[in-house]
Amino acid sequence: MENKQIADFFVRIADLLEIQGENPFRIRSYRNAGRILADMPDSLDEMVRSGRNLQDISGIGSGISKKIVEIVETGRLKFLDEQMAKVPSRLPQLLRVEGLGPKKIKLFYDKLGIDSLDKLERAAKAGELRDLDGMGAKSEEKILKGIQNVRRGLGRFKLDVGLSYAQALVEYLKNVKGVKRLETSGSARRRRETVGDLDILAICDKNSPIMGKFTSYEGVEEVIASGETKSSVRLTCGLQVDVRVLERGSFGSGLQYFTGSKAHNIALRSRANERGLKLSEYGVFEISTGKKVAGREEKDVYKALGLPLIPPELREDRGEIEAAEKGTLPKLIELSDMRGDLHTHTRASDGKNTIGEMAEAGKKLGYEYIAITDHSKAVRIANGLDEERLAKQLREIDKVNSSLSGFRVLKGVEVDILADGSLDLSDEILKECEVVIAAVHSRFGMEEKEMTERIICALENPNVNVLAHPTGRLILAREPYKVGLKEVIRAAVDNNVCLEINAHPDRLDLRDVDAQMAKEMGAKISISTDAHSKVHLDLMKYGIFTAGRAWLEAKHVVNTLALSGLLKSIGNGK
DNA sequence: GCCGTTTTCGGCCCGACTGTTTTCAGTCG
Repeated sequence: MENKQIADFFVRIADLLEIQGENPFRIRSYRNAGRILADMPDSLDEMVRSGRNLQDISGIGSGISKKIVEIVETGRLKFLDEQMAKVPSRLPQLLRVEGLGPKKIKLFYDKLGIDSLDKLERAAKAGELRDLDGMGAKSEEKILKGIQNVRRGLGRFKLDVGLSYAQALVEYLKNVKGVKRLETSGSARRRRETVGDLDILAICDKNSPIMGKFTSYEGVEEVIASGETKSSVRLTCGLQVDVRVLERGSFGSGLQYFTGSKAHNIALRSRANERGLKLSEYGVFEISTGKKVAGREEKDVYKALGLPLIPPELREDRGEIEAAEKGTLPKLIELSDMRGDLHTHTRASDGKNTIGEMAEAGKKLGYEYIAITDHSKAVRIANGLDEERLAKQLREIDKVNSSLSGFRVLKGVEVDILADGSLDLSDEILKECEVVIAAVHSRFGMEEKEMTERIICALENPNVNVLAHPTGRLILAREPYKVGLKEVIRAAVDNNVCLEINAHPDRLDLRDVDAQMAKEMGAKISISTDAHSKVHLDLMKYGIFTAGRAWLEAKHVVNTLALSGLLKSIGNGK
């Protein structure tokens, strides 16, 4: 069973216990476990079967580890069944309605028998909710809006989408009178692959009209809250945006606080408490005296807790606090470390530009090289190249190179891994290439064992240098295919094949935690854009974001190397 | 339910905003 599915058992338990008004800390443990397990790169299924001690995972104790074993061995969990029997089956869905929590849901059910979204909507429309304790006409209205949003399926947005809205808003707010500083925080600042909302922080003069300007921004569909220090709106696209005004003296602690993650902050606050300190968005305070000891700059906040500044990308409570304490934080890779792009397309297959145009664009970015890697013939819809057309393409690359100085176009191809694990082009022509990228573009529905063998078979071909988008997922659109990633990584290491972090914001594949695992297993990583036009070469930054979240340094990534080092490292002629 | 170089028991992050309230509970991040 997939980790994600196992994690879901615990999220559901948390929801069910919450509605029953259980101990909130117990609920947090389950919710926490759900988060940790969903993010884990190692297969729990495998860990259980090989008898590994699950309690080694921080946040997993004896209770939950027993439950994981039960889930893996039987596919079910008695405890979850018991909880489900106590709560009407559709009640947890109501938690998705904004502004509706467990207490209200329980109240509605106890008093009015409401156990579904439809019944809730009917009751709200009929004005039956307003007579209940703590309810009124306004709460009914809010609930109706919340129901609408659930039905519209609003959820998370891809990082590039979130960042573009954030940038537009910052540009707009920058020009408001009295605004001194603006900063985007939250998951966008941590560069998560998706963002649920935007948190924009501001410093401004006392009587700046920032909040009024913000809530009247043209893209605002609905004002959810508007106060002096916090306002919250929903844009027409469905994205929620919060703006918070902070005092100059607590901007650092505010930035720290609103950047999160929640789990990182909780861990940090516990650490503060251990040291007789209290951490909030207003600063770090001595508990005994109430004296403020930090808050102006983010690095001061960490310093007050005995830590160096932790990069936002790492703030997920995945060991970064311990690493900071020991002084072993990585020096994260930066965009300026990149010397080239190893995965690009031209008009020969489904790209928009010529070899020369791609080269020129790459050179402009300060690169030393790019590899042209068009599709192979199996990808008919992309006009993939057969041996003959590829041979012609390689000669054209030679021609382009002869007209360039200080820059090199590498001869490459993105060759399809066929269903049986063989490659779509002959070894003879692959030998002519300097960068052979292998990729799966078909038969995504295979069983895991079959898919794993298929990919490993391709990695064993001595001509293959890179495995492109190793899991095939499209963020928010397509689940990854089933594959034994650990075995694939091991085969990549054994055969000196690089694993790609595909930088396209639709893919980001390998994802952060998997890339981190690959690094730890000793795999080489490449970061490339899969550009289908010259403007796509700019997407490299998203790959760098993901690499940062994977704790990667420049030395782990092959295309930070100069040309000769690169060719040697990827084992050309291995 | 998890966790522990002060603890195997007794803690567990902290504050803003809303809508309903004359002092606060619920929800959110």
